[in-house]
Amino acid sequence: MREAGVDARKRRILQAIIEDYVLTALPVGSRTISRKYETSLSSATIRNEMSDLEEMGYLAQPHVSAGRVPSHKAYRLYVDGLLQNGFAVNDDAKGFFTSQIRQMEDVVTSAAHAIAELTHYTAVVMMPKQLEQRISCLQLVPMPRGAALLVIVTDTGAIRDTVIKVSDRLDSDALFAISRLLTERLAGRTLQEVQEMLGVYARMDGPDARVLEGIASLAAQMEKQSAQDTVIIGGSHNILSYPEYSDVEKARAFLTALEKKDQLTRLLSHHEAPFMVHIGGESGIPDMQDCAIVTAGYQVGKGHRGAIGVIGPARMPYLQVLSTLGAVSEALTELLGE
Amino acid sequence: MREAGVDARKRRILQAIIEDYVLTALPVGSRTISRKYETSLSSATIRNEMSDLEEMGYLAQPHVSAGRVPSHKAYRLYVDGLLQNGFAVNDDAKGFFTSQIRQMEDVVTSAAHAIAELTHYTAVVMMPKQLEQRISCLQLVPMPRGAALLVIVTDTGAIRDTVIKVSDRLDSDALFAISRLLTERLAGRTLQEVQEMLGVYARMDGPDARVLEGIASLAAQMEKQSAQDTVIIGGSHNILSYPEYSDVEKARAFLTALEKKDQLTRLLSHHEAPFMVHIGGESGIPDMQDCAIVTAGYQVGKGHRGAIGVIGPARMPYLQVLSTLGAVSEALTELLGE
DNA sequence: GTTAGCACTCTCGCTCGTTGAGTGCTAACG
DNA sequence: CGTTAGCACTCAACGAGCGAGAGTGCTAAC
Repeated sequence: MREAGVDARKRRILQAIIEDYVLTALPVGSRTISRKYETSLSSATIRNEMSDLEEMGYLAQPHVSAGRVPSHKAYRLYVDGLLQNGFAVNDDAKGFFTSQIRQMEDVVTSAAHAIAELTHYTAVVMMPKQLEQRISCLQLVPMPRGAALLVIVTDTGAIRDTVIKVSDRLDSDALFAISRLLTERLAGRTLQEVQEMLGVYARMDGPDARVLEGIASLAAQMEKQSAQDTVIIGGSHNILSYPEYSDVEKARAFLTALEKKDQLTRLLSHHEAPFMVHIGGESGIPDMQDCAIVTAGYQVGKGHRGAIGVIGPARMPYLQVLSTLGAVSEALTELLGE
Repeated sequence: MREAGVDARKRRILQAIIEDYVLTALPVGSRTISRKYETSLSSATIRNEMSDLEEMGYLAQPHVSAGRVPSHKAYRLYVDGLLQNGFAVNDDAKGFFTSQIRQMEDVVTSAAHAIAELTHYTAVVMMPKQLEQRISCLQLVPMPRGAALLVIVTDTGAIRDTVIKVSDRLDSDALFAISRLLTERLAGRTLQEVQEMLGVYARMDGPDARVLEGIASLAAQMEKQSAQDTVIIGGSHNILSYPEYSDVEKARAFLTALEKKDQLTRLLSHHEAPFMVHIGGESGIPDMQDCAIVTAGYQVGKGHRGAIGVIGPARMPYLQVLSTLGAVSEALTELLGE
């Protein structure tokens, strides 16, 4: 056994192979490298190097007389290099949000669509959970026919509303008075506290029982929805463009796995570094064994963190994807920062 | 040339062929019919009848020694029969909504998902346009950090909100006073009128300019969104389950055509009869030449009409689909009726 | 260490029988 | 006259066999 190091030349060759394969999706041969990338070396030399790289586990041959295909280990090396050396974010991508932003949900969905559009991959965006939201304001807005719209706003700026029935004797002034009273009593409490308090009030069974009930159910809903991370998916059928998924069965398995968002949630919610790349089995999602999942974190307010990402075949232009994600993540951090 | 009528026996045979083909997606031969459906007739007799039916354009042969496949004309005949004879709605489907309904949008999306789930096809639901909505109430809800949530409610029960910045000197009482004033001035006006009126106010450039601006933009947005029919799509990748779309290219074309919702909108917005079935080219959508689109209308309030539907290969269990759509349409009419 | 040359391997695409399903036609039957 | 049995015929699907081409590993020379 000879030396086990990956010297600079091997690295260059490996990179060339990866980049060619990302472009063509075809096994790449020694001649291709010798002519297109390392013109100073002959194909025979490349062959020797490739043979070494194969032995080290960076390359694989679909069959003996085909070219080489980069292994997941190769992508890993390549990506680690990118992450270390850094890369420029793609500023074009930053202006891609057309806004029309209503609230967090809207930002997040439009981010998912933007990423999918920009990268032509499947995009995932995690909306971070917001523990311990405190009520900031409660308001009843009159609606036609004895109904009212109950709006709850929390200190983090989350808004949720629901339509409830109220006595039709209550005009807008009365509703405002109630709103005021409720806000006074409930402002500053966490969603959980509110639910507990209302459990007590509810027994009184006054004329406002329906209102209180509405608040309780809305608070419960908000808490449930905010206690768990939510993942939004965009461009799910972009995957069909790639030869890796020309097999319909595989495509279907992929799309079905996407539906079950819990696995993705698990992956995205433990997001630490600014960028992460899960190649192949590293993601732990069985139906995405051949996929790479590239993710970037973003900051929302103080302390809360979310993540955005892209899912596609392991053969992926990592540099480009990373720089796009970087840009969107920055835009998102800015947008949600305040 | 012999007689051109489709007698009862031909009809029965045709129906058998359709039903078998819907099940198997395989060309059906004379022997199959003779053994599984018309046991009193020999395969030779069936062959003669099939030959007639082919001449009349109801059947086609993929190649000379394959069985027969029903033509679009055959489906048309079959469906017309179903529509004339009537069918029972599938009551199981009616209870499928788990509610959690916030407002119209929610009803409509959950309907789309329910239909997709129930039929295993791609579901489309049209939210009808609502011309001439009149403002019923305007309300500013205080939010942290000098922001406010502006909520507009119309007489049809549509709700829209947006976050705007306001002077942070305005407390909840002040906001209520403004809300009251605005409601007084604007209630009963159409969205269009409101926009016109605000054009005048805006020139005054008072401290509330931002509020008025917010109202105007929200009204514009509501009007834009309600003036055109909106189509929601659910279960778009169900199509991948069908052998007709085992070709990825076809699947991709289909999904891309789905994205361009305008063609579907055109189809759904001219919905007259309670049920309609567009087979093959009848839909006028090029990328859905081999599809059938089954739609059902529903009633929302007085006069407004929407439509729900299912898109899949022309080979479709029409009876089942129609009865499911019937049920959902009824449920929807009930839910949105009041 | 690099390179030219060469034998070798294996996929891909092609052709060519073979098989089997299903038809159309004809002649016989009730 | 409608129905049926029988039979020849057609054609897709499948698999085997073959040649071409791409790409390799190895060896020997530079």
